[in-house]
This record gives sequence, structure tokens and C-alpha cells, in this order.
Amino acid sequence: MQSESSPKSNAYDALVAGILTLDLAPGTDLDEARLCAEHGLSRTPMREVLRQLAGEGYVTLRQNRGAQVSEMSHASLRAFFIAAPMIYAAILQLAAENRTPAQVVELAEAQDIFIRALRNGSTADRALANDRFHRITGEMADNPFLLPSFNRLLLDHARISMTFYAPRTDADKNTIKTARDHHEQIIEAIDARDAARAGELAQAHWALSRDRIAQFVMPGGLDLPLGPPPQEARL
Amino acid sequence: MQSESSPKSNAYDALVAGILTLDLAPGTDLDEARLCAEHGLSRTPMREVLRQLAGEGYVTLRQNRGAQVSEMSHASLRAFFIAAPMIYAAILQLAAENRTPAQVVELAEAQDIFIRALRNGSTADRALANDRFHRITGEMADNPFLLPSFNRLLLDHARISMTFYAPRTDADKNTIKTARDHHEQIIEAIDARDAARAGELAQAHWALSRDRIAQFVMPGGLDLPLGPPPQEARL
DNA sequence: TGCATACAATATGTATACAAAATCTGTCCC
DNA sequence: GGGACAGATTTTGTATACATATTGTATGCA
Repeated sequence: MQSESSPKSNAYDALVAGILTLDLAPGTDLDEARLCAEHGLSRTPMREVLRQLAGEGYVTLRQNRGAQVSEMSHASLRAFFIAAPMIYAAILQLAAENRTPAQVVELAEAQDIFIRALRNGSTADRALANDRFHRITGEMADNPFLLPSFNRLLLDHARISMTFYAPRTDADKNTIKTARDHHEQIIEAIDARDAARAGELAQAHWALSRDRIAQFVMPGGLDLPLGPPPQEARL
Repeated sequence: MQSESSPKSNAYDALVAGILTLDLAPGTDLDEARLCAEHGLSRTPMREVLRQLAGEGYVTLRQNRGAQVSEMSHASLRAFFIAAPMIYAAILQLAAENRTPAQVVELAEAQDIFIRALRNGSTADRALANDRFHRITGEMADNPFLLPSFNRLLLDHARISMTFYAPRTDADKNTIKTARDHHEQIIEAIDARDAARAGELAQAHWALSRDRIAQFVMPGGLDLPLGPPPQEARL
């Protein structure tokens, strides 16, 4: 979307931010009329925004049934961790080869903001700052054929990362610290045009996320008696 | 887009086919009013179609300046052959692992149509039949994170392939024959759930395209005297 | 009481009318 | 004759009204 500030781009930005931060939960139904009222535009441009978001994977459009925030199923989580390491390694290698000096500066600034968000930002601030960092590496790679999948991955990466940017355990805090260090090393490798090193770092960075999620999906267990079975599915 | 037949989906399909077959050349300006008249719908739904096509990479939207068929530059050709082998190898490996029996039948049928197109079809028929074959492998892979890039690749692959599905030399004819054989072997590997073999075939299949394009971009030379220098650049 | 059908209410899809932006064209001045 | 500005024309963006499809609800029948 255009970078200037129009009601349309504001609505777009707000929806993207809401979806990335889980403020708009996966599966949420998006009512055209409500969104129009909130952002002060009519249905025609709002529908175009929703259609663009659909093309980018943020929302799903169903015939005569409106838009809903795209789901994050168990199956898609598997597909995610199959695709992510490969794509990200490719992106970082290309980024190391093709980056401009200005982009390296931009990436370093994004890392500064990320670190500040880790110190005094909200969970959403952290996830968004991390997202921004990775999107810059995507721009550096400068490959229009890889970007569509990369951006689709970043969408779910941001949503997944919301679980561990609200650290509860020491393990969570360690994960965040390691991620921060990875970013520093990624900047170094890209600045040095070291494609091989960048590729390795991509693998390591994703392994970190994957392990964290594995622990989240399969927690250690609490050693307590079973609760009563659920009465019925909600909704 | 929905598979049923509505004015909207007809317009979508027509535009996609036109773009894939170079009938609508890269850079062509698309006039909303003209398209509306041709396909019998008003501007609102047509604009939504164009916006969807933009999301899928078929067209480019410029602020207040309408849509144009997306370009195929020299730079993007390089990016194309960097991304294609990796993505396609991943797609075919996953296809071998995840395909359903029904999909294998579908793929075999697509290959039949492809072979028929090679015998008595037009250049466009061949390129579209080849495109259909590969899109089915994409569906088989069943990975929503890889599909965006894969589909983006297939768009330009179809357009590039238009140059060698109108065979002029024996080399062109050999390329087509080899591509056909590759397809047969791909079906076998996928049917046998042989992911490793499928991955190898993907590499071989792209190497074929790449060599063909390399020869097209850098032809053998004619051993003739130089013509007069061009007076000015066209456009 | 349970289910099916008809009707009402709501939401989506499309067409048209209007506003704003860009492009084209003709004229005036240098 | 060439370039710049102003008005006219064309094209894009947005709002609103209308048509169509879906969903919820109530009523009647088994």
C-alpha cells in the first residue's frame, strides 16, 4: 500500500497491525460496515483493502460470507516450519549479496528499536519490531519471486511470536536474548556480504523459534489429576 | 477465484489466460472501461478483479494511473532462475509426500492434455497445458507458505515458455521432448512417493528451461557484418 | 416436541452517480 | 518556432442506492 496517510492506508495499516499482534484473533469475522464506520470510509474502498489483505494472506474471503482473519491451524504450523528455514536461508543469503549500504543502516536502526521494545515495550511492540527487522532483510534480498512466500511466513511468524514475547519462564527470556544476539550476527554477516554465514544464521534463528513453539505446543506437563471433560465445543 | 461461471470469474480467467500467453504483453495498459464493456460488468467488480490480479502478481497498480500487465525485466529473469529451482524442488518433494491418489490421476490427465497440445495445439495451448501440470503439483504439495512464490514463478514461467513452445530449431524440439519426458518421470516419482527423486527431477527440469533461455538471450551469433547503429531508443 | 418451510432481517455483490486527479490540447508569450 | 500555462477532457477514486444471497426466527404440521 502507498506510504502516505489516507483513510484507506490507515485502515490497511490498522488491520495489518491488529492481525499481526493477534489483537484481531485468527478466525475473527470482519464486518464491512463496522470497519467502514471505524475508519471513516465507504464500503467500496474498504472492500478493496480487504481484497488486498486477502491476496497477502492476512484474511480469507468467502463467497457472499464476508472476510475473516486467516486461521492458524495445527496443520499450517507444520507447513510453516517446513517452509520457513529454506525461504529464510535463501532470503538472508541474497540479502548479504544484494544489500545496499543504506539498507544496512536501516536494519541496524530496526534492531535498535527492537532492543528498546524488549526493554520497555509491550508484547505487541516486540513482535512488530521483530517483524520489521525481518521485512527489511526481505527488501534487501530484492527477489520478487521469493518475497510473496517470505511475507506470508512473516505474517504467521509475528502471530506465533506473540506467545514468547510475553515471557513467563526463564526459558522464554533466554530465547528472546538469543534471538536478539542472532539479529546482531545477522547484521554483521549481511554487512560483510558473507552469504554462507547469513544462511547458517537463518537456520539457527528458525531452529530457535521451532523449539520454543514445540515446547509451547507440547509443554512439560503438570503432574496433576485430570480435569472434567469439556461439555461442548465453544462456538 | 471461485470455479463457477460468473461474469466476474470469466473476466478473471480471461485476463489470466491473456497474460500467461503474452496475448496481453508485459507493460500493456489495462483500461477499466474497456474491460468492463468487454466482459459485461461494471467498474466496481472489475476493479476488485484487478486488485486480486495485482495481489497475485499478474498486474501492477499505480496510484491514480490504472493497471498494467506486470513487466518481465532482465533483472527479474535473473531473480527468477535463482528462486525457481529451490522452490520447485521443495514443491515436488512435498508433492511426493502429500499427494492424494485422486491428484495423481488429475496430474496424469493434465499430462495427456499437454501431450495433445504438443501434437496439435497452438503455442498458447502448450504453455497453458504445461502451466496446468505444474499448478497441480503445487496443489499436491499442500503448503500455503510456499504456494504464493510458486504461483508467482509459474506466471513468469508460462510467459517465458511461450518463446520455446513455438519451436523453430531442432534444439527447441528436443527441449520440448525432454520436458515431456521429465513430466512422465515426475508423475512416476510422485506416484511412488519418492521425494528424493522428485527433487532431482525438479532441478533437471529447471536446468532445461534455464539453458533454453540462456540460448535465447545469448544466441549463437550469425557471423554477418554489423548493421547501422539505431537512431534512438523506441519508447 | 421436533422438524421443515416461509418470511423477515441482515450482509454481501453490483451498478451508477459524483468528486478528484491526471492527461491532453490549444493558446499565448518569449 | 519552442516552451509554459490554463482550460477541457479523460480517467481514476469514492459514496450511495439497489439487487441478490444468506441467516435467523417464527409458525405450522407431523
